[in-house]
Amino acid sequence: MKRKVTLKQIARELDVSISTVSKALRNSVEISEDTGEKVQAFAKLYNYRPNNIALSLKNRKTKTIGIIIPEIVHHFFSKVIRGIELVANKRGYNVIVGLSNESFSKEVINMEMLANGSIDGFILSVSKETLKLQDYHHFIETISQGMPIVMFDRVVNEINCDKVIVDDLKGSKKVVNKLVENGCKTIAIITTKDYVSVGKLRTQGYIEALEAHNIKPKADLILKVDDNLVSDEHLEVLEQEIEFMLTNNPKIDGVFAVNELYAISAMKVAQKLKRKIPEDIQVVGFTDGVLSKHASPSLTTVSQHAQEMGEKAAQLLIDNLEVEEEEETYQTVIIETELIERESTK
Amino acid sequence: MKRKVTLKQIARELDVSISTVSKALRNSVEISEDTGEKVQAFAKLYNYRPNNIALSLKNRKTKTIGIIIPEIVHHFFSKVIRGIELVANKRGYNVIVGLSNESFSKEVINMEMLANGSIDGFILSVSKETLKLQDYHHFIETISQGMPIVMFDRVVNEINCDKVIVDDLKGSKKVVNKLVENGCKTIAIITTKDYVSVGKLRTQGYIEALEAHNIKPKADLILKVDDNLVSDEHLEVLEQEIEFMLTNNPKIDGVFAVNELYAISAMKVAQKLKRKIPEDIQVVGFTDGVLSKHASPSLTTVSQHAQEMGEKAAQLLIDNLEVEEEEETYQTVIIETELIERESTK
DNA sequence: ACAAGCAACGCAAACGTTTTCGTGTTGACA
DNA sequence: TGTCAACACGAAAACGTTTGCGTTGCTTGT
Repeated sequence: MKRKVTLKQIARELDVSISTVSKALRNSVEISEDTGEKVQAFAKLYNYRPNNIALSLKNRKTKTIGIIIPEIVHHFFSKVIRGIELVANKRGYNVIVGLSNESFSKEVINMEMLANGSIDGFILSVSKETLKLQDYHHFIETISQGMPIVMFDRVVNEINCDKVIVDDLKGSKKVVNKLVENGCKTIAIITTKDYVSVGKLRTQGYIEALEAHNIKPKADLILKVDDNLVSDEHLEVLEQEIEFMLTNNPKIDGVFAVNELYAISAMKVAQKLKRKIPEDIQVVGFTDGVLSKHASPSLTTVSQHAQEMGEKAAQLLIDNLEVEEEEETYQTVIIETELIERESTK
Repeated sequence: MKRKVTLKQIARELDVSISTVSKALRNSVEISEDTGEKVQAFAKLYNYRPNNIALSLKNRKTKTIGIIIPEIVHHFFSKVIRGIELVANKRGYNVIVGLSNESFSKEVINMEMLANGSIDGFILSVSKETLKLQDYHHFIETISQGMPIVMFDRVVNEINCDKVIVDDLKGSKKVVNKLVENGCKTIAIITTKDYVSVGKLRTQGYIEALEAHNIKPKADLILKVDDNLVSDEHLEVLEQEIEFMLTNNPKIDGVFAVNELYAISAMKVAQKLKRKIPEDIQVVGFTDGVLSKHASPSLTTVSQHAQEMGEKAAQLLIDNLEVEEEEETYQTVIIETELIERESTK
């Protein structure tokens, strides 16, 4: 087992100084052609590669960006990661991921673990628990130490940093408009509790769009599901709640679900109740994942362009990292949504 | 913006030496109670945290493990990552991910990028292109430099390292046995080309299981799909091929698909051909993802226990990293598969 | 009173780089 | 022959830690 070769070893072997080797490898003019070639040849022979850690220490930058997300087994988040990795790699950066698992303390611990020199900046999506507790000290502290943060999707307005979000409001309106266009008279929404910012915004978009069409939103048609229902175990409870709403409001002919799982569940319940999709009920989801595409009928849904979000977030962060003067001006990039029409709508 | 405080700054501020500060913080007996408390208080006040990079350089270990996978937008792989991250975090390690995107060169580049000191060891699943080219020099080189590798799922036998695999052969036999038990007489398989090791093994298991039941495997019933068809664009081609097989072999009453997408496609085609599932045709997949659970009918499938694979891989790697004597003995851990019965079988 | 011993601290090396500056050797030129 | 520039290279600091060992100053015992 041959350990990695260092400058020192090359220097000793060739009977020159470390600095000479270093300069020779970087083609410094200070080095004679003779020694230059000798060193280069030797280095190539022993497959010399500079030690990243030493470089990081010296340059005080790691060329690594940290990602903190609530969950990785999730189409949206993994697609964002793919986007981040894509541009990060292209620009010579590595990506290190931490999972908060929607937990506040894991989010804090993970950030502290990475903030001590391991990375140059964060890209993150805030965990639900953090949103609920509204405790943002770890973000504030990180930023105040000079480490930039880019938030995506689930952001917190109080924090001053770059953000990449989807236009949830507009996206929701597109959905409602589409359903109204398609002749729906009674449109229900299946959404989350309000502290999840995106859920709140989508609900708001739904309400505003209805009002724009002179339809009065009815509380009966707004189903706010408890969050832990997203986890698969509570699927039955979710379906029961949906069934309750559908049977109690038989006139519902359009359903807007703020995520894929809710939409799929809605379709399942509707089919169980012998309502035909899209003839009797039209269903639209949010987030374009595998489920939407391969469900039967396939689901009309709002694409958030997750990969693009990741790419944009990485661009923002790296641009910020590589600019000389620290400008204290942050931007919020809005990624346009797109309504992908499939079989669950007319 | 207050930069991160270092030992040197504390030392200067308190008018003691750097070593005194360091020792005080580590509760060395060499330090008087007095200075000890003073330093600790100051450190806490300024929220001192040792710089990870400096520690890595000194200790020559980074407490970080590198993951290289072909694709992250994939239920199986993301679940493996979750497993890795779980035990890695528990044992004080971070996780840095690189995506090969099924490309040989990206796999090589990513590994080289990480191998220069950034990580202590690799956990990886080999890209398809690498398997096809059979060029394993980057693995060999990495290992020979003393950096341990754990391969999972898509492994290469020629390389001597720890491995975590699923018992594809046995898993496939379970499927065929189940279908035979359920009364199937003509069982088809939808699989990949042979160079994908897992595809090959599953095909082999299918054949062996059939023969064990005195059923002669027929070439007509073995559909080897070209790999790029897994990408969603070529979905139609995939469905055409399946339809071709199903119509040309109307007696098919059982289908074994080696991945989720193939299984879903098979169900879609079957339903289009007016065959009832599971009455006319029973379908079983491999890999327990979201699609299987939420398809209609929901899909009977073989669970690979992806998260467990990740956990096991991380354990192997970290155990290897933290053992004193480098033993040159590698193990291959086999994760048991489990047949999850749902609505697509009787 | 003086050596020994101990408590408390500082020095310096080490990890692997890069880079600034200093230094020695040449050669040319006056 | 003496001066100076150019050339080629080495020494050392720096990044932030940890740690073995040397060095103080003081207390203790005889």
